[in-house]
Amino acid sequence: MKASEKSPSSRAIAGVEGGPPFVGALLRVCWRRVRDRMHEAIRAAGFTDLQDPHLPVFSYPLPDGVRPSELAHRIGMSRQATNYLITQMEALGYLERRATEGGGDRRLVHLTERGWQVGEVIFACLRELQAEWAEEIGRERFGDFMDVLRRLAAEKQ
Amino acid sequence: MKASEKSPSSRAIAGVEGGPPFVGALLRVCWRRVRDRMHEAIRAAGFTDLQDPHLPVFSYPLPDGVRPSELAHRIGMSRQATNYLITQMEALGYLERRATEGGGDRRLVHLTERGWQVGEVIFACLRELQAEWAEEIGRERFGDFMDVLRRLAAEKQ
DNA sequence: CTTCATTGTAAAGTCACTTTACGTCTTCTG
DNA sequence: CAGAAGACGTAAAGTGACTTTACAATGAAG
Repeated sequence: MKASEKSPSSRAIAGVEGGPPFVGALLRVCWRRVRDRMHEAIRAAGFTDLQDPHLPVFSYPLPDGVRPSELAHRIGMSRQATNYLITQMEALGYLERRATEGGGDRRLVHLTERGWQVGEVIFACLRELQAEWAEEIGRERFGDFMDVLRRLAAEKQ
Repeated sequence: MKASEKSPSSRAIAGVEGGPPFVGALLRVCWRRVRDRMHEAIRAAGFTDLQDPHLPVFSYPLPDGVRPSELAHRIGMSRQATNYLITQMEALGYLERRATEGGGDRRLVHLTERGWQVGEVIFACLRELQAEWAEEIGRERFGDFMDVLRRLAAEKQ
């Protein structure tokens, strides 16, 4: 290595309150941990055909009797992309589109029995994870952590 | 709404400690907020050609003088996908591959001046956001929040 | 009824990423 | 030192989630 070689990060980044790792990275890592856990639970329960993009569909509240556009809005995707998802998950047997009696061709999305089962696996998994974390961090402290999280998530704009 | 209409979720999900929204959803929302903020800052600073997939490259510590495979490992992608990213960002002028004298064809990834500028914009943005949050939540409480986050992120396995 | 926005969905295009492949370099072993 | 084995860099083709474009059908407003 020649003398002209600089240290890997030759430019310092101005000190950040609390320093790295930053909130962003920490949030991302934690969220990943949760997601991996959910994946694992789903796979362990035998629903091996569910892929990553399908998961948001099982966000609370579960999509039973909602219009495709409503579902699209909930999971923050375009109607088209959502329709793509729905078609796929209908083929896999997790969802179905059923017409409402008076509704012309307006069809609502419903969970099948299989879909409900996945929902239950996911929520059981989350319940367990939260209990574990509460245990590890301390019930009260974890409760406060959740409160802060809720507040930061709710913040308007 | 007709009388035949059921409530959207006809099947109840067993109560979860603290109830919904769950940790996963909260973490995701908060993380998104951070990411959107970073995007905004980057765009405002005029780096409008940077897209979503490019951002992880600017994680701390900034990739200056690292091997492609090292970078791949850091951002959790395959060597090939990372190489795809590097090629793109090199074309955009944020990175460059430079040979080390003795290293044969082993070339290291370096930030260009433009790349360093983005890094600074991002870290300034994060510093500002953390300060805002600390202000809003309360310095001490936010500090504890960060501690919990760090612990949950660090948890082995 | 006519007009206009909204909705559902289909079809084609895009692009991030994977899989496959291969040549080069490093390191281990005899 | 030679040869084998593994890691590394990168290119090329394939995959699939999503976007864009398009359009027919519905419902609402005038």
